[in-house]
Amino acid sequence: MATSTVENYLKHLLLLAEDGEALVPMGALAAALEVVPGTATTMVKALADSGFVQHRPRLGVRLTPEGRRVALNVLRKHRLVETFLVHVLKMDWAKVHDEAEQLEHAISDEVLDRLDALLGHPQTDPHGDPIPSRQGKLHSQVYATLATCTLDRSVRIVRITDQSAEFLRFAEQHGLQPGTAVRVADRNLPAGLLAVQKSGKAPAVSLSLVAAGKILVEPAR
Amino acid sequence: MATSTVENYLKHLLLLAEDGEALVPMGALAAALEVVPGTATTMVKALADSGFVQHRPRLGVRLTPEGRRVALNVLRKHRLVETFLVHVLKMDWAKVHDEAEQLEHAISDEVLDRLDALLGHPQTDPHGDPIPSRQGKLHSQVYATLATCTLDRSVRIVRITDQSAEFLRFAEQHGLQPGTAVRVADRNLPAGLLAVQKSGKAPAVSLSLVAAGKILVEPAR
DNA sequence: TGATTTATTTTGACTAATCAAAATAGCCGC
DNA sequence: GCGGCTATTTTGATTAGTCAAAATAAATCA
Ligand SMILES: [Mn+2]
Ligand SMILES: [Mn+2]
Ligand SMILES: [Mn+2]
Ligand SMILES: [Mn+2]
Repeated sequence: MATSTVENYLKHLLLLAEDGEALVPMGALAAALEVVPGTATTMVKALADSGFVQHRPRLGVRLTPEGRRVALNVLRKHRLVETFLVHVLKMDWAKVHDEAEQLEHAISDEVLDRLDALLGHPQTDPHGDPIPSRQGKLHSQVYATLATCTLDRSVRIVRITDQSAEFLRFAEQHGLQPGTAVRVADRNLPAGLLAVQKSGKAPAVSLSLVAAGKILVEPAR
Repeated sequence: MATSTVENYLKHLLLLAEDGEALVPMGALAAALEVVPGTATTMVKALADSGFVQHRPRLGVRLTPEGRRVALNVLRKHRLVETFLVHVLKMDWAKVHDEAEQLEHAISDEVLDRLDALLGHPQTDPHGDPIPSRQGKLHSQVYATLATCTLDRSVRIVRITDQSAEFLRFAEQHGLQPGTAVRVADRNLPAGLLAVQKSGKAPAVSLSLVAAGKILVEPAR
């Protein structure tokens, strides 16, 4: 069995690669795992020996099909656990990431399946992150963000791509959560600022472009 | 934070001591944890340095109040998780012990509290094992067993004290689960056998005395 | 091209947890 | 009261994962 350290390395490689073919630089992997680069190098060589990754010395590392399979299963556990914690246990969506970071290594595939059924086979977790299917399909669409979408057009928030508790709490405070319909009322490029208007007469929310870039949207139907 | 190894040592010491004052022999602890005795000795010395146990060399080991506090919290997690898995996820009661063995180290105190509330603050787990209270009270009553209770008297099963999947599956197959009313129709001491009769006209179940001793009962109200 | 900066890898050391096997202590019989 | 059995402890080695710091390779700049 893969240890939880191994699972974490593989999961982070999956998240850092996205497409799957790109080589992840050792430094990026080390930073994501909060270890020094030498540690990541050592570990990656062990992972390569186990057939989970391909290591191109000095260039980077990428998952093998087997490594990707394991990583997708861990990611599925992570996101289904987050969904369970928010929807069933009513936990704060800003706290569930840290919980899931542990639980993703402790639940069996059988518990995973039963959780999935209990939750009604959700497609995304509470932050809008797509949940890999049981068969290992991960459909991560490309979305516009509040920083790039059309001005004054009604859009629906679909995903928050920053897991940090501070950002999630901020977003919740202003009602910027997946499912919410909003529109960018004003964008001031030089100032790096924009104003988001929720439907109704709530006051507009002021956001930096960086923050707005973390909020993915799709055209409201 | 205590590692999951430390948590397992403390939990097993709690289960092996029961009353709390008895010294647990090193061999018993090693056997429970499935490690060689030398490993247990080494670990116990480390636990003593951390203040979790008191080690009387060559005599045995027992929990300190702090060790007991930690152990009760782990045991509470274990049994609440088992209850969740059976009652919410509808898992086989013979499988949940192994699942809980992992999950007991991965869930936070906040998740614990919310699980407890979701389940309606249960007093016992699916096997009838008492769940320690949030405050660390563990009321383990002394019960009669099917091997010792009055002959031909209606009793209610309250607890199965064998966690093994085989025994639990056997018990379930014959409807010998907590809550079920039964009566010992016949006991043959020389043969080491007894017959258990469920209410209704189901055929009597034949049990060895050893097996019967693992099924705790109380007088049916 | 040659020197400097930066990323990566290597080396040596450490911690937690484990086992195999040798040493030891305590008890038990006679 | 001495010899032997048994449980426990000690010793030496191993594995997984980590860091600090030195070595090296590659990229960038002069
Ligand atoms: Mn994790
Ligand atoms: Mn998420
Ligand atoms: Mn455990
Ligand atoms: Mn139980």
